[in-house]
Amino acid sequence: MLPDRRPLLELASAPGLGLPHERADAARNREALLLATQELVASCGVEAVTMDAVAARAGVGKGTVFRRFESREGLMASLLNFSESEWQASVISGPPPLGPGAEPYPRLVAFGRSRLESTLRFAELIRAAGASGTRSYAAYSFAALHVRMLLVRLGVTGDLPILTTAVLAPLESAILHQQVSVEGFPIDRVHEGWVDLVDRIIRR
Amino acid sequence: MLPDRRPLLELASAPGLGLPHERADAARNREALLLATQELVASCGVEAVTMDAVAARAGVGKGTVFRRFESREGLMASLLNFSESEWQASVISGPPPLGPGAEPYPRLVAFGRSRLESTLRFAELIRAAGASGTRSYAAYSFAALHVRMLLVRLGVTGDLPILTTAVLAPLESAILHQQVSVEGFPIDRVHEGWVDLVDRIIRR
DNA sequence: AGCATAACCGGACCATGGTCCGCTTTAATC
DNA sequence: GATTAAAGCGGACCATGGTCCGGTTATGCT
Repeated sequence: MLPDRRPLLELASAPGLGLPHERADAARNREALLLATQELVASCGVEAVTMDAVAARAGVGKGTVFRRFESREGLMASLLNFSESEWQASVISGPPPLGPGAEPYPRLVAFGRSRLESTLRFAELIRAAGASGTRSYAAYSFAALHVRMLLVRLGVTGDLPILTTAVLAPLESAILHQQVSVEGFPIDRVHEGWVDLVDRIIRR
Repeated sequence: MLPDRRPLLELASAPGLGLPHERADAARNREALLLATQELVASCGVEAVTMDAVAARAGVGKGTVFRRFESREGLMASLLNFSESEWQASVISGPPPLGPGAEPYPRLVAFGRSRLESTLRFAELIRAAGASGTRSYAAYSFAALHVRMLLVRLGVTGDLPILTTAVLAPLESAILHQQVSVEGFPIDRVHEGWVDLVDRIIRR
């Protein structure tokens, strides 16, 4: 992860908006904190990362960490957001069948598989990012928008927002954890079951 | 809640099992702690209840609370388990259409409505009971078993455990919270959407 | 009843998430 | 470049979840 270290997070320092232009030292600190968190997570696991350790490693005071990220959950959510942006990019502009260019149905199937794996890969981080283990609103609505668009293209009728939720819900971290880690279902089986669900919903 | 105060939790003091017969004072303390927690939750809200306060109100030391319930999450999970047992009873042996006696389809519809309301009512507690905001394994498998049985009676074919998950997932606390509290969907709409989902799954 | 043992109790103690406020740095303006 | 007001900074401080161990009490056996 983190291929280069420059443009870690440019949001919140939007160019022309009314926001009073974030100070340079603040931006540097944010970047250092995210980087430090990532390194600590990679080397010790999410659970073992303390806020003091993050602050120390980034070379800043503890107060700075909390001003930038609100809370431990907020920090983890920011890291998760960054880590997932790569995946989001491959959905938006990657090669088919996940990216644009494929027919809606295979694209939806590929989305399910990819999201399933992505959720499992970031399980620890998602959980630590809190808010009931759910992804942040931004991350959730990205997936929701995509699925909803595909459902429309597939000619599905009905209450689209609700149906979109029904498609996405079984791919949530908590549910997946239950099926894969607790019940021991193989990933392929979970994915096949999800495709079956989609088939029944779109009734092709 | 808590109609009478005697048989608060007799599990774990099973009669004949190999378990070495829980001591009387321990049982009394468990009961007092659960009661104290319930009162504090009722008067101050889940978030504001501290372990010290629970211990003080129950008239025991803090160590006792943690020995009995492992953690704050464990304590809340126990309270949730007790609170939900009334609901579980009405599913098992209450009047139709939720209880036995009704046809499978109306019973499933009633189950959805009831579970939806129950989940919303206990939302705070469910969240505080942790494990990613999911109910305890026992509570989850009760619902899963029930839904699965109804699906079988409805003649649904396919991977039943997975389909059961698909039916239950949109009724999880985190998803419901997103739809009702964040997006502002009315409960009736959520329930209707869920029934639509069930219709598509069982393809009656 | 008396005794031995194991379980239980409780409060002092620790770790960590989160807050606060006086000092420092930045950057816009003149 | 000097001035200044606002934003940023950091570490001391607090609250609370969680641990531990010496003393106490229930229980089973003789």
